Formats: sequence, C-alpha cells, structure tokens
Amino acid sequence: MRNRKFIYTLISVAFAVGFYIYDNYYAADTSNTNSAQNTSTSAFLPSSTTGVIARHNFYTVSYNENFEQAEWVAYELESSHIKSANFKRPYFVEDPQISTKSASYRNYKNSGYNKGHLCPAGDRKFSKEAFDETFLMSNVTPQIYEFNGGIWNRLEQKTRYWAKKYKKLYVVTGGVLEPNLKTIGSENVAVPNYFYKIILDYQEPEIKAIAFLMPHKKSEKALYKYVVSIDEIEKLTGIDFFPELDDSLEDKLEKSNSYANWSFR
DNA sequence: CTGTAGATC
DNA sequence: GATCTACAG
Repeated sequence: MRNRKFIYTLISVAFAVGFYIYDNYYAADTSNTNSAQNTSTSAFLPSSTTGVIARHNFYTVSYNENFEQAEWVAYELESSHIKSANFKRPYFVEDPQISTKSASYRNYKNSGYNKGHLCPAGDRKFSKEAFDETFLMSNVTPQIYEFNGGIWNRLEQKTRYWAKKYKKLYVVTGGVLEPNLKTIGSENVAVPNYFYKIILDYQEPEIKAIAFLMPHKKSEKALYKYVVSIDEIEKLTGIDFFPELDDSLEDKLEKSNSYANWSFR
C-alpha cells in the first residue's frame, strides 16, 4: 500500500512538472512565433532629444513634454502584419509609461483638430492588443481632418503597400516640433506645421530608405512630390534617425532624396 | 481606410 | 464618463 501511494505521488509530481514545462514552453513559443511580439523596433531606434522613451509592445515612443506629443514613434512593419480585421476602436487613453503624463484627449475636443495616429491603427491589425495599443495618447498628434483623412492617409496606405511588397520595413513618424507652434487645449498641445515619415528597408542587397516631409494641409498632389532626404528632416528636428547603421551606409542613405527604388505603382 | 458627433443611461 | 449608433471624406 505504501508503494502504491508513493507511485501515485510520483505520477502526480511528474504531471505537475510536465505541465509546468509545457506551460512555460507554450508561453515562450507563442511570444516567439507570434510575429506580433517585439515589433517595437529594437534595431534602428532614432536618437531621443528628450530622453523620455516608452517602449511599448508594438512600437516605441520618444515623448516631448513641452509639445505634449511624441517627437517620434518607431516600429517595424512586416508583410505579415498587414491584416484586414475589423476591430472596434477603443477610447484614447493616457500613456501609463509617460511619467509627466501624456496629453489628455480632452485637449482635442472641439479644438478643430483630429487625433491623428503616428503609428497607424491600420498597421497594427495583427492582434486586438496591438491595435488597442495604438490608442495611447502618446501616439497621437493634432491633425486637421482634410490632412489626416487625405494625403496622410494615402501615405500610410502606401507604406502598407510597401510592407507587403518589400517584406519588412522600419518606420519612423512624427511632427516637426519647433518653437512658436499653435497650441490647443488647456495643456497646450502643439500643432505641427509639418509631419514626416521615414522608411528603411534593411534588406540586402538593395538596402534603401525614403523620407517624406508634408506640410500640415490638404493636398491632392502625388506622394512623391513630398520626398526629401533624411538629412533634411534631421536638420529640422535635431534627431539622428539611424545611428545604428554603419556610418558609410548611413551617410549614403540619408543624403539621398531619390525615390527610384520605391514603387509608387 | 481615416476620423467625429449625438443620444442614452 | 462609458457605450452605442450614425455619419463624412
């Protein structure tokens, strides 16, 4: 009888250990195989002029408290991320990782400006968690309706098209934060006069980059009209965009304002 | 896709 | 304030 009890105990322990191992393996496995994880861009993060960086699960923010918004938002965009799920939009909430508090959504109410995503919700549709994470107020900037839903939306769609075509992109987006901008709300959220988006395709043999600088206004012009060099955006923002790149490659990519390698379809 | 506003509890 | 539905480019 004592033997039998011992064997039962042994079996129970074996199951418990087995489950423990299985559980941990399974947990590790989902985080590794789910391409949703760790897309906050560990490589190629720009420099931060503020030192206030929030690493979220699906994108990274450098926040500038003076302007009550991000100076940049960076993330990876892979072809596998592009999905057409129809998630319900959640409410915008403050970013818990910003100690100085990201701007409240109340600043935008009746301001005449939309809450424009920097990391678009449409780029994070591979999971509800990723989608919802784009609705943090640190990922938002004031944009007029005609810009956000117009040429800016066109640029975001083109970026998704390139992600599908070129497989994997590193994207950096922000408003140009400069003195004397108009502000909205009680917290004085600055309204940028220009927005930029920089895209890196770090894939041999043809590593390529493209940068856009757009005036904050309605436009029907072709997207390529807004292509500039990364150097130009660095001059305007004081941000070093790809410090992790090999210097000679960085120089070459950043001084170019050619879009020859990018298909505008 | 990108968004907002009004009604309701 | 949260939630639902309707609507606009």
